[in-house]
Amino acid sequence: MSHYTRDFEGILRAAGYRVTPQRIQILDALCDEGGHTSLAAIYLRLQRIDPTIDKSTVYRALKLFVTLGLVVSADNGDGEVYYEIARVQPHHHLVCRQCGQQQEIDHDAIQLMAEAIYQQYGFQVNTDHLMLNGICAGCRLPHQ
Amino acid sequence: MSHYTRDFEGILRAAGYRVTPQRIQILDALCDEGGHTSLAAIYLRLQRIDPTIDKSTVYRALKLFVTLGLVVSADNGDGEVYYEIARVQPHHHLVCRQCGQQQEIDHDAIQLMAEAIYQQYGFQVNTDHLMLNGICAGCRLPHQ
DNA sequence: GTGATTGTTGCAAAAATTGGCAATAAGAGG
DNA sequence: CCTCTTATTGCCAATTTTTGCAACAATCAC
Ligand SMILES: [Mn+2]
Ligand SMILES: [Mn+2]
Ligand SMILES: [Zn+2]
Ligand SMILES: [Zn+2]
Repeated sequence: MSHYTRDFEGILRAAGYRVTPQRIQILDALCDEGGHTSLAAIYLRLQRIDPTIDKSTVYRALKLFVTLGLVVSADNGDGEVYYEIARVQPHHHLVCRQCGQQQEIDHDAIQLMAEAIYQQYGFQVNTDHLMLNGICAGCRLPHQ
Repeated sequence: MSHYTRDFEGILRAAGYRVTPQRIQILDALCDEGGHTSLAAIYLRLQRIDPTIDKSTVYRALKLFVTLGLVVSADNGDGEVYYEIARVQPHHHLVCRQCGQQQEIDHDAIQLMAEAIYQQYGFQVNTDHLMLNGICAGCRLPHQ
């Protein structure tokens, strides 16, 4: 509860939702883990703190947080969905089709695309957390 | 089997997979539906043609097709995953956060981004089927 | 603080998705 | 056409995710 970068409780209340210990603990878990965290990992961690918390509560909380924009989700393609506290400045990822390596990129990198789409379609792209597939520099060049 | 734009059977065989009536029927269903089609819709359709086909077969076939690039998948955010025959020229979608409307855009629209990322990171973006969130023209301007 | 209101939780059941496995059948070779 | 190999299927069970609902508790008004 000390490491929040935003007023999560205020956002929840402003949207008509209640601040419960379960939700706080889930946000705490996400903050502590830092990077991409699976639901299973969050649940496992909560088990130690409070074994009465139910898995369905975690499912529901994560879904709510994503809807409210407090959390972003990611689907690597490896079947598991990951969650992460939404930063003030969004970021995205490059995922190599060959080696699977992931690389984080800044939101700026997609601004050109957003502008081009706005010009052409009048649509204001405002994407949270893209996973862009492709071939990384290492895999593109044959290792000689 | 007549409306295929690509030699699906050849691609399957070349990759060491077999061409089975189940896989053919699933591809047929995707071709006929045309747009984004859910697994449930495909399964329902197959039921009428051949009630012995199992749902797990559909799951496995769709996963395989996506891996081979014959089919692209999409996650609107509404919880259901959609599938669609991969076209020769990829396309993407703009999804309005407000009204939920979807708009198709051409692959060209993201080429600028791909180039920028290549310049900056050496990563060759080669994305199939993006779902870009944002605000559509209709929702951005107050309806007067 | 007390009580009323109503969003939230844990539980259990339902539904969706995945995985193991023996029977089947596609594809290759003769 | 027949035989062999082995990928694939349907079936079933395991696992994961969603949903309905009564008990609970966060919030608000007083
Ligand atoms: Mn991320
Ligand atoms: Mn599409
Ligand atoms: Zn790579
Ligand atoms: Zn809209």
